[in-house]
Amino acid sequence: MTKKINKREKVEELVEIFSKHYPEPGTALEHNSSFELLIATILSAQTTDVQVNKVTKELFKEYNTPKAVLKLSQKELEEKINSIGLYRNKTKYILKTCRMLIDDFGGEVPSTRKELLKLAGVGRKTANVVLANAFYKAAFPVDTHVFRVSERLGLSSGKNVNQTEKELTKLIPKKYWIDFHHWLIDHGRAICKAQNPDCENCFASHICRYYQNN
DNA sequence: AACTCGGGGCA
DNA sequence: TGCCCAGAGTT
Repeated sequence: MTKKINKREKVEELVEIFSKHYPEPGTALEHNSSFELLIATILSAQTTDVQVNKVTKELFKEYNTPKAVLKLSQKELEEKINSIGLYRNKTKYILKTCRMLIDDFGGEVPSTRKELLKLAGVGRKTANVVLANAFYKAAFPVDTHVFRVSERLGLSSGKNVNQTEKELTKLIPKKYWIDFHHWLIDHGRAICKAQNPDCENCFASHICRYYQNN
């Protein structure tokens, strides 16, 4: 069975469905400050939030400011985070970013997209995570899962990532941003996979554009 | 536009 | 055991 509803109604229904099936997103990056969120998000590239939390739980006990992190050599920092992938690049980015925070931003995490993008290891997605979660600004983070799942569901046009960011930022009510982001990612991993999506076991297929067209 | 980093997840 | 990836930088 399929229903004809507009996008906003679809969002409301998805909130109902997702909150029931993914009651505890549980995959959020644990942090106690905008700085910790920034570092955790840089670490999260091509990795799960669960893996990142394992590493940052210990790291942030002592090293939760740019100044503190800069006490570590790259090798020392590598030893603390080398249980996740891409750690050589990530340690390099983090140390450079900490240096920039002190030299160029008064030791604080900047709150504009333009400034955040200057930091090492901070791209479109990381910048939006910080803007939305630390500064409550209009910026819906879009990664590969969010891009694919929202396009399939019919929430976004799927033209490109920049367009999808704009569309979801406008479409999804702000109070749902954090949860919705994680729901789309979890759903993209478990059900709405890039290859061979498991539509038979999908609880949103009745309002899914992709399912209706296939 | 293609290549690289990398341990973990999953078939 | 091999394939892919919850991004970003470099060439």
